[in-house]
Amino acid sequence: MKEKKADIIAVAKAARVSPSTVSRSFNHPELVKAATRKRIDAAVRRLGYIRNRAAQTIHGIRGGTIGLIVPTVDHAIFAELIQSFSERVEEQGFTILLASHGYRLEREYAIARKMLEHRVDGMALIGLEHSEDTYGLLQQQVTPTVLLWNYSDEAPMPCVGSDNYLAGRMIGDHVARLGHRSIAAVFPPTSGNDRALQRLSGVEDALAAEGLKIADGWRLETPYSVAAAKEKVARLISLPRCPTAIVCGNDVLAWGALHALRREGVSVPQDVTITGIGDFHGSRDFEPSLTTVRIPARTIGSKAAKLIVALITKESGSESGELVPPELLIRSTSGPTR
Amino acid sequence: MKEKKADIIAVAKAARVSPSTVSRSFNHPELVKAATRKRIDAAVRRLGYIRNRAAQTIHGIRGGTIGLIVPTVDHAIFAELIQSFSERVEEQGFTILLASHGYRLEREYAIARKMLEHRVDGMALIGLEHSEDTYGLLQQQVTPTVLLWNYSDEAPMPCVGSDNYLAGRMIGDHVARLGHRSIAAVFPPTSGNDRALQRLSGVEDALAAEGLKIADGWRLETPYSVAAAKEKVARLISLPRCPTAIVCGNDVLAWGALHALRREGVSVPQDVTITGIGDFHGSRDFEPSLTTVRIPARTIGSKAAKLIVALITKESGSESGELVPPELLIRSTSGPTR
DNA sequence: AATAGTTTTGCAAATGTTTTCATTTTTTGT
DNA sequence: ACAAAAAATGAAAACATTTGCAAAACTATT
Repeated sequence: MKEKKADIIAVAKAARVSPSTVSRSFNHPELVKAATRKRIDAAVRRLGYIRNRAAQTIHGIRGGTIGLIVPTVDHAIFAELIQSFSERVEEQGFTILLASHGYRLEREYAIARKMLEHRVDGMALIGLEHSEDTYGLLQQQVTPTVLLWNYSDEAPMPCVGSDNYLAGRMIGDHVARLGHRSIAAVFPPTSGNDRALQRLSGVEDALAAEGLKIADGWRLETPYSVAAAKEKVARLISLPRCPTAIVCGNDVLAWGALHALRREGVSVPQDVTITGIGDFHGSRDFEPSLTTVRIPARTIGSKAAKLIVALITKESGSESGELVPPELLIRSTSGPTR
Repeated sequence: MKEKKADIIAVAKAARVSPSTVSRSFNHPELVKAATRKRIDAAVRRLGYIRNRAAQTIHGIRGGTIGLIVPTVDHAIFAELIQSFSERVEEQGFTILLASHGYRLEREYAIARKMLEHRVDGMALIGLEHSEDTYGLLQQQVTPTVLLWNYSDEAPMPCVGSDNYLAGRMIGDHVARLGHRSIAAVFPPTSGNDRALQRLSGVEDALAAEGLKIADGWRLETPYSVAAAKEKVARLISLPRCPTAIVCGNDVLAWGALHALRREGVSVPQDVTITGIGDFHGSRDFEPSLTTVRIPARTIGSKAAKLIVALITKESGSESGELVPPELLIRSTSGPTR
């Protein structure tokens, strides 16, 4: 029972060969005779031996892990991204080392460092906004890195993502063209969150182009939660003067807004137009279905996975990242002003 | 530029001490003179040295990683669980090695093996249903393991979770007591998913206790998606004979059902009662707010985190897991039959 | 049956750290 | 200023593997 985990030497003894041969039988099976290999496999099974990756990694062999740092797992949208990224990366034999920093960029640095200590083969971060230290660290170490979710030509590292500014712009345009003049916005705090900031700027610029702006007091700030958005929007529309369109920073916020309006008996889109950004699972099937801008999370995840693996295995080509364009989806929550 | 990553020896040279001292300065700082430590730190910074955990792990030192295997990340409910688990575990200095098996139990075995190769300090799996091989593997290795999400006294390993059978039972009771006799159910496939199976059994048993059962053809099977549930439910209620209550296997499915009814102009709960299980983010704020059974994901995540860390660090006590009870939440989507 | 060629195996060094034990340096008490 | 005790450091062995090189064991060719 207590016979301290089997190592390669134990296996070698059991199979009556040298440790070198056992090692080879794992890493270069074609170099060892079939009969010997069979003997070794039997010994492995008998002893319940499991290779020690740590001991390999020491020899500069890839450990097969990729570090992924996200702000939080608990958002529809990151969940989707993480899932597709990890699926693709697993297909190629890698495993993900995951950590979340809760929108605190200093935590991100600490986590990145720790992952580097584990000698991950590659790293993936969300967004383009990171501390100087983090960038410095990643650049100094040789570890291949990709930036997910946001794309920019000027990014200091390969990135694959969408254009959040453009997404904001699209939705802003759409709302302005519909003839709305009294427009409110519900967005999360923008510090340490370049995605949100860019979306908001996009919206503002689009409105400005039509001579419009979001009135003071109509710029609501809430965390990413249905409850918070519902609450704020409910309060907003119970006021005497009230907007004809509410632009939300993402779909979750829009769902909250929709529920608020429903409760207050305001009809959408007849009385008020609501828009989201993201096109999360469920937005299409919401009743009424949500007008939003699609940021293709799954596509981003799998392209990023492909890229990081290519970077790690030093395949040439496609090393520069990729822009996955956002797409305006006009559905049933937006309409012209009466 | 190309000067091959600094190792502990390089640091030692730069700081004019022996490697032993450098190592000590990291692991037992109190044993080295403050001045020396300062010199070492400077050298570390200058060389951009990052410790190699793999080389430590070889000495039987904990690597600080915990393997977490989930069916998928991309579900409201697992996302919540993963987030709280990883938060708690990170607080204690551990990092998560995450992988998903997509409800394929053989994949799970392969992943578990790989994580063991990485010499994770502990493992966490979802649910109690795993292949013989997986159980065998985990039992044979010494690696501490916890089972998340489901609780059972007879589980072969410590588990922290809720009682999914009871959850089903609660919701079944509730619906039956309301006087419903024509009851439909929307559940995901139950193979390889003990949570779903138990919920369904709970519902069926509760109904049976009142002499009720789910009619043939009213047992809808769909994947976990709003779209799929909406589709199926829409078709169901357009039939001439139609149920007065629809019990859903989880909240996402219930949302789909709710949207379907809304589209078809059926009022909830006057015409049809809808129930979920899970109490995901957003269910309380849905309009109308969803009657469901709360499975406290965050609580489970953080209790499990505490447990696995205790197991790893061999703290005694609380080694047996914990049952986190489900809670019936009667909100606005359920009501008596007319 | 002997030689050359090929395939298979083992030896020993290397990998980047930690740790035990011994040695050197510093501090303390007189 | 000196011995004894305490603190700080270093040398070398250990950890679980991989790998370059050489030796051994087979095959094929004559």
